[in-house]
Amino acid sequence: MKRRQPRGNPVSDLITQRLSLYLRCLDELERREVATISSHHLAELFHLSSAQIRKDLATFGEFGVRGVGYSVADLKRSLIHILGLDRDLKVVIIGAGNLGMALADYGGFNREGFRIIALFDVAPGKVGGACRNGTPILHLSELEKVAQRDGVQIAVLAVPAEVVQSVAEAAAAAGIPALLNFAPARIRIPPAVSVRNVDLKIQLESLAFRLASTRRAVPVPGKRVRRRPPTP
Amino acid sequence: MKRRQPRGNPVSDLITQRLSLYLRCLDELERREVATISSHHLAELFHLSSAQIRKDLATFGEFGVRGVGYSVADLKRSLIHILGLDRDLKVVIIGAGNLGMALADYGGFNREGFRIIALFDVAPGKVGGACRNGTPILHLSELEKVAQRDGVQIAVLAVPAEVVQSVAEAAAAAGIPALLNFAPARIRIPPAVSVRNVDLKIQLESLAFRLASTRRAVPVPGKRVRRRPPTP
DNA sequence: ATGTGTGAAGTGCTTCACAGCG
DNA sequence: CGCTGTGAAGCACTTCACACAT
Repeated sequence: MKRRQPRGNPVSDLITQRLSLYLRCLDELERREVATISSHHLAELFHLSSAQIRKDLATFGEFGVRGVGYSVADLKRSLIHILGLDRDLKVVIIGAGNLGMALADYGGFNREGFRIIALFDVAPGKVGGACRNGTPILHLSELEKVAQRDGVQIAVLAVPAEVVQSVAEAAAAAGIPALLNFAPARIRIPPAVSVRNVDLKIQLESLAFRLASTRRAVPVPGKRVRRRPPTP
Repeated sequence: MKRRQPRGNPVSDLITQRLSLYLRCLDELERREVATISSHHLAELFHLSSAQIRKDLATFGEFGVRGVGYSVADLKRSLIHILGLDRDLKVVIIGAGNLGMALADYGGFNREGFRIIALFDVAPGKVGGACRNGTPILHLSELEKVAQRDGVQIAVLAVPAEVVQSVAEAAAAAGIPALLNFAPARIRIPPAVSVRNVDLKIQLESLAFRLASTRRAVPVPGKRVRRRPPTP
């Protein structure tokens, strides 16, 4: 019995993010021309947990062969299908400032499965132009038209925090079902729209905490640092 | 009894990331000239959980007044201290490509508490130059010297995945104790160095999963969408 | 023999609900 | 009274360990 759908309960984000990670590992293995791999070996190579790999995959079906392991090519194909990367997803970037432009040009963004079709802004000096790789910059008022016409699935929000709520609402009104928000602000939107936040400020500030607390905790030079056991 | 240190156990990242979020909310309240706020009211305004706010704060001490709530100004000051934002943190960005340059110019990055002192790269066409706001681009071979001289605390890694491991090791060898990694690859480094990953590929791919699974789950047009109750 | 798939145990995070203080 | 701070309960995620398939 090979289910490709999760049983009934919704799949946690932690699992889907790890699936993406596993897919990356399989890419690497394919590059190394490895045909078959066990969860143990995979875990060892990429510093993951073998039990977790098996559990995560088991959410979606049975992909392994007992006594052998997983076929790299098959599992990769399955993960691509599960993640919905076997059809191109149309992406727009809203906000053609430093960050938006950088994301549009960023190689890793235009990867297999995602296609950035336009940037949007309202500044007269930007609208009508294009970024380095030729992606056009359109006026935000055209968002709905473009979104409907091209079936845009993801909007990347690279605008200042003050306007991100209204921009998110515009994207939702245009029928775009998923948002990737880079502004340092939480947006509120009906739950039918998926939102993911990439909040640099929070990342930096929580790193600052780690720094502050190790400064507080280890002020004595030469103090023994607890070693982590060798990946038990 | 007002402890500012956590009891004994290490503080989870989830808590510190929320502290940063609370700090942002307090900024907003201060702008609105609110002097005092209860955990309930705070939770309602910003869509958080009041019990969680109290628990999170209780990790570090007693900051509230029973029957009243929290002083916005006092709590803000306490959070800034706990997060270690009351001293400037020196930041370097390694990789002066699209992303690195954008981050260097990005306003929200140069915020209170963080100062970007240099970018590093190895491309002859970039080294010796500067980004728009004047931050210089230095050769990577100077990293250790600069890190030691200026007491750099955070390195932002904005380099391709293929080289991020070696760059991370160089940063660690230069004595930089915290890394913010933008490359789509996990880095391995001794646990004395704090690492945080901002992995756009994983974020995008897990959004793709959400899209694929709602497409699978709701193929019937006109199907009733479950409404969330009005924040009970 | 080998390694998956999975119930059960373990761990950690969140929410509840209330004692106690102002 | 109102609200904090906090044990206890509830829930979610991870790890263990082994039956079973090949």
